[in-house]
Amino acid sequence: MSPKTRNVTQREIARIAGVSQTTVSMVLNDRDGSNVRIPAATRERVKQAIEQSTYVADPAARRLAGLDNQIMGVFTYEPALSPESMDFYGPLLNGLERAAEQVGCDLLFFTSSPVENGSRSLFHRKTRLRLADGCILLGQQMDGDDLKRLVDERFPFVAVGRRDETTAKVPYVGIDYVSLTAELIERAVGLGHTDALYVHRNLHSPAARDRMQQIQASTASGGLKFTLVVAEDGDLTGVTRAAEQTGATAVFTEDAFLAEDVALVLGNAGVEVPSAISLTALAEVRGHRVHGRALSGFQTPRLQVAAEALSLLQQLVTTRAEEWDSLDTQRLLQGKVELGETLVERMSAT
Amino acid sequence: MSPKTRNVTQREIARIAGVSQTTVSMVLNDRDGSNVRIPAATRERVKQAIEQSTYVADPAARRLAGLDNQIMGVFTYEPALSPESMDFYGPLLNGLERAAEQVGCDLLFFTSSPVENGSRSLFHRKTRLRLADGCILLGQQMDGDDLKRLVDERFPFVAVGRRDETTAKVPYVGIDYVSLTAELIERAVGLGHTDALYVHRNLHSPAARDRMQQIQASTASGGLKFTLVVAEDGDLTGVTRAAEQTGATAVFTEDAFLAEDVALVLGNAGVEVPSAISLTALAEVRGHRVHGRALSGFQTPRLQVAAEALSLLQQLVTTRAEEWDSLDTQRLLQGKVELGETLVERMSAT
DNA sequence: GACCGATGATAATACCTATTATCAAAAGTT
DNA sequence: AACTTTTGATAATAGGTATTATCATCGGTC
Repeated sequence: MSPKTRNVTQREIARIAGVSQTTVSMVLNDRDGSNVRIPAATRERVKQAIEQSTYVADPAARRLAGLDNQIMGVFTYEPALSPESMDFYGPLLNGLERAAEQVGCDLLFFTSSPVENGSRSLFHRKTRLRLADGCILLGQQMDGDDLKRLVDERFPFVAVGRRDETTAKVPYVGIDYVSLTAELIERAVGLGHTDALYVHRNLHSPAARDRMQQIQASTASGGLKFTLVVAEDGDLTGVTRAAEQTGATAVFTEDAFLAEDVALVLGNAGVEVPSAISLTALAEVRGHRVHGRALSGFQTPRLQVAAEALSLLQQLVTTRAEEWDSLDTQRLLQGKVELGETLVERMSAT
Repeated sequence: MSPKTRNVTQREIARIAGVSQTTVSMVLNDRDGSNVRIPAATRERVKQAIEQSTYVADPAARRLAGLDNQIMGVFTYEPALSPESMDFYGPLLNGLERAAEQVGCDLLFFTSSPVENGSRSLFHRKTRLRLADGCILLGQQMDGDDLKRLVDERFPFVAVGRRDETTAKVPYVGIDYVSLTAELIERAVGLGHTDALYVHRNLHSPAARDRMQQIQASTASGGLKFTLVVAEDGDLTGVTRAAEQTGATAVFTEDAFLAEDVALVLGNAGVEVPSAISLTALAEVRGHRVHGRALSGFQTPRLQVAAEALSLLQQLVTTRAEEWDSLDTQRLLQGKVELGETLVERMSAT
């Protein structure tokens, strides 16, 4: 049990200033109306007493009284602060921290959530979710049930990454992968490519679907013709074979790491990247290089995504739930195509 | 204002199970004694009702009632999640996250603290400090007044990094830089060095003092003779000059970045590292290389430091303040010397 | 001088959980 | 039968803040 050192309370201030606890509360919140009036003199006296003391409002009591606390929860479906996840979470967390400092709110990381069948669960018997005014959800693999329950309970939250649950309108801030993917395919066509591979992880997130959809749309409309290759457990043996069979001159991958792996496999098979086969990731590529060349792909504004998510969350928190519909709660931010050096003109001859 | 969606409370459960709120609380906490007794039948009925519902205890109410909540505060004197600070904070945060997950507690980052004259302030009018059971303090430049006030108020906290305030006994978990520094100097002596430079940032943290003390002890006792060089605002012009004047054959620096900078400056002046001058950092060197060689220095167990800090904090939280004295609240962990490749045998001739 | 509006301040209450004190009924004792 | 003990459960309260309802007083008005 916590030792409980007694702290300065409004009651204490009231005693010193010779007023009631109610008056102290009123002064602190600058309340003044027809029903409650406090003359400047009294007001000043109370403020003095507060100034002299080390009084700070007890957040728990505020919360219990139904007020906001400027505390935002952060829930990640995987550990967020490990070196491995830094590549993905790093910019997001950085953006969150900066935005939080800006608007003056604290961040409560729900690190305690027990891991059940692979991913953390948001709702459990001892969840401290309610201590936060709202919550940011991060992670590749969100749980649809969690999202639905949050919506049902009218708990303010924002998912990072596009969501398309049909059971509930989930607030999110994501990146527009559709137009980015389309644009990169366009570029490849412009560079003379006609056949390509798409190496993916067979994920089911909306962002993954977005990319896949564009891939298939391109194939169907006679743009760039794609052949799909699933990378299972890092097994990329299929890539070389598929490239030979289809005569593909470009490989698109779902993320930058996959691209690096593919480059390795192709290199081992004697296929040079990018002179023989172009390589492009449909994801953030900053800092990724293959054979010393900057990888082609996207630049995604993840810092802004985080900031925007926190901003939206604050809007939700300060808006009555009935009026949430009038807010723009589903936002897509535009990224930029990073040309890089691994998507190049198609070899002239075969 | 927060929308305040009504949640399932003990009262609600009580109504369903046809008992009083008190009984529900008793069942939840497995209370049973001479004063309060609940037969298995009733107990079961209540548990059923809870199981059926989505009840979770309101952490704010728990807190207000003086109970612990398994929430630990994390306070950093500088932004912790930015790419620049990751080198220092990264392993600590990673260790914290892992330990927190282990013991089942959440982490509240006080990102809101306004920046006053350079560093964040822990105590301000709207601090949410009290929401946490205890607090971990991170940062190079801690504020002595903050520490004193925490001790005075009997608020459970642990500083990461050795502290030596005389005004209060500050609980900390740090790394033993004294013996590490001594050992590295010993090595240098063993490799034939007699004169060296110590390039430092003129910091005043206890860890900085520890190193400096060993430097001076060595000089005084006729071991390795050091000349001090202060690196101000990255101005390292003094290093080359000092090396020439003193005939130093080894340079020690306060941290790895400083070592990299020194290597650059020496290189520009035509002095080869390490063949002409050995280079050693009195700090963590993992991942740092100069001229392709692994930098000599320390390996510090920062993951363990974080885990140990959280563990100590939990002990403090669960122990009555009067008995804190009986705990081992000041802990130093041992690091390892990383020989590296930049501290080498002294040139035979001059 | 009786009524009225305005003024300054407070008592009471809600929020939710944990604990302490209290109570009614049943069971056991002499 | 009168008394005590045990059993099962609850009322009351603390904890700190914000809000609503209430109250006492004063100055003015006819």
